[in-house]
Amino acid sequence: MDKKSPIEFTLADRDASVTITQWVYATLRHAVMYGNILPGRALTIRELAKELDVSPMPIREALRQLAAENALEIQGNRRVMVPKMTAMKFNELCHARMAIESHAAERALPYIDESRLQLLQQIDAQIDHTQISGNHEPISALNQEFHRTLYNANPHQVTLPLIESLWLQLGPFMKLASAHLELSSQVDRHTEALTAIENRDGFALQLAIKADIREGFNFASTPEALQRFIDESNQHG
Amino acid sequence: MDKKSPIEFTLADRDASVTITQWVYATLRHAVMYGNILPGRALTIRELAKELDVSPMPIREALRQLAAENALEIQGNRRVMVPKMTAMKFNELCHARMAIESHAAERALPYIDESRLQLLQQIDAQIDHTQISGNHEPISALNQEFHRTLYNANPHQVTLPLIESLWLQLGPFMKLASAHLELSSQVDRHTEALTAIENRDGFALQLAIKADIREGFNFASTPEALQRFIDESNQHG
DNA sequence: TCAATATTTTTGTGATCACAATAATTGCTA
DNA sequence: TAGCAATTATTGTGATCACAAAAATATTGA
Repeated sequence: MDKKSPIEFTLADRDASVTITQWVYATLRHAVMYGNILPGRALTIRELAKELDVSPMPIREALRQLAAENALEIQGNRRVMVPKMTAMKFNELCHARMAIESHAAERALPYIDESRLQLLQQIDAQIDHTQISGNHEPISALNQEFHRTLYNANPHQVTLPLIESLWLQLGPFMKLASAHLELSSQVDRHTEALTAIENRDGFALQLAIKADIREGFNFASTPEALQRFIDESNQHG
Repeated sequence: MDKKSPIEFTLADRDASVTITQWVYATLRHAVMYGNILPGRALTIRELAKELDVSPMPIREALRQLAAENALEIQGNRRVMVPKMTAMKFNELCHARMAIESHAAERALPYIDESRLQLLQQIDAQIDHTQISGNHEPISALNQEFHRTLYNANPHQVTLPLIESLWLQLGPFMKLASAHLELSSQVDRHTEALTAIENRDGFALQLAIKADIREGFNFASTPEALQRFIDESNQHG
């Protein structure tokens, strides 16, 4: 009866102060960010409404919001789906991350005080601790928290929403990647970043951030290998 | 009766293939981009619905979409408004534009062929021709078209939506700025960019783009002067 | 005269329905 | 049996309504 691949939703219970639309948005966003919806998967309003046990209206609003963030794609026929990845697009997203996040890090540096540095060190330690488990989602979430905490030190910061948009676009694919491939032996670039912060060295911080981002992506040795892997994963979906 | 400042909408007639929501979105977006809604102006669904002569539903969807792009701000009390500018935020937006757009330009360079170069030269000529009129909107629109045409040369381009988000955030303020201040004597950085493209010089292209962006913003000689001007314009709204 | 309270109005949210367009299915023909 | 046409089911869009929360206004007190 149901030919569509099921979606694993993490259903947090809804606080009374949060609107249904906001809750639906957070739920769908989480599913996209951590790759619980396969690329190419078509999403219909009524299906999601039944699945999340809400009326179609909040679904509509949340889908439109996510589409505006480039997390979802509205096709010509007005259908909504998780965008498919291509090798070239992946490459662009990776380089965009490096350019924007290194910039955000440098801009945040002057605002990082002792307490925030400790916070960053704490998150880094947590990542090391979790690394052993090998689960994609918690590691990815902690990694994001590290970057977010860094960029957010700048109280006038304007790039984080743009960065989150890039994360959302990479999310579904990274889940597939982490499932099919061994993570490359991680040199801990976060430590390098923390050292650069302590030294108030903006340039070194930029390099560390760029290296950190690049390392998350060099599981595919060559562009051709990457393309082969993408083709494979697109077939599965 | 009506205490709110009026909004000047440019009402294009709606093509049958375009949904009402899309048309409303385009109309509101245009108004924000070219500063026809004052920062701090509260927008209500019913007011806009009456103004644009549509039902509340398409307005809701368009507002949510624009809020997701950071063009509008949803406050805690669920009211929607055009965000107010601060000197620090303005500075951040300016530097974000320089970082992201110079990156986008460099990434586009390998894809710029002869026909696109001609297109860019054509737009540049149009800008020179329009410069005399002094009207904010057409110059700003042409300037955007120049940048868009440049970045879009890259067929795998992923940063333009992020760049447009920054433009949207600067739009309302730039209108105010252009109304109150003489535009600084423009050195034509577009010509420098075009020369860099002809020479296939990515670094020079980055410098030209950064200079072009910076020049649009250095009407306020000092940060303090900028802050004074912002405070003034916030009072008017 | 002005602050605090009570009332009225306006607002966003969410539910439901109608409708045209799209997609899926069925039935028919060669 | 495979390709095509007709039919049916499903979908997004947009309109309308009810309701509680919020804002604006009116009223009361000193």
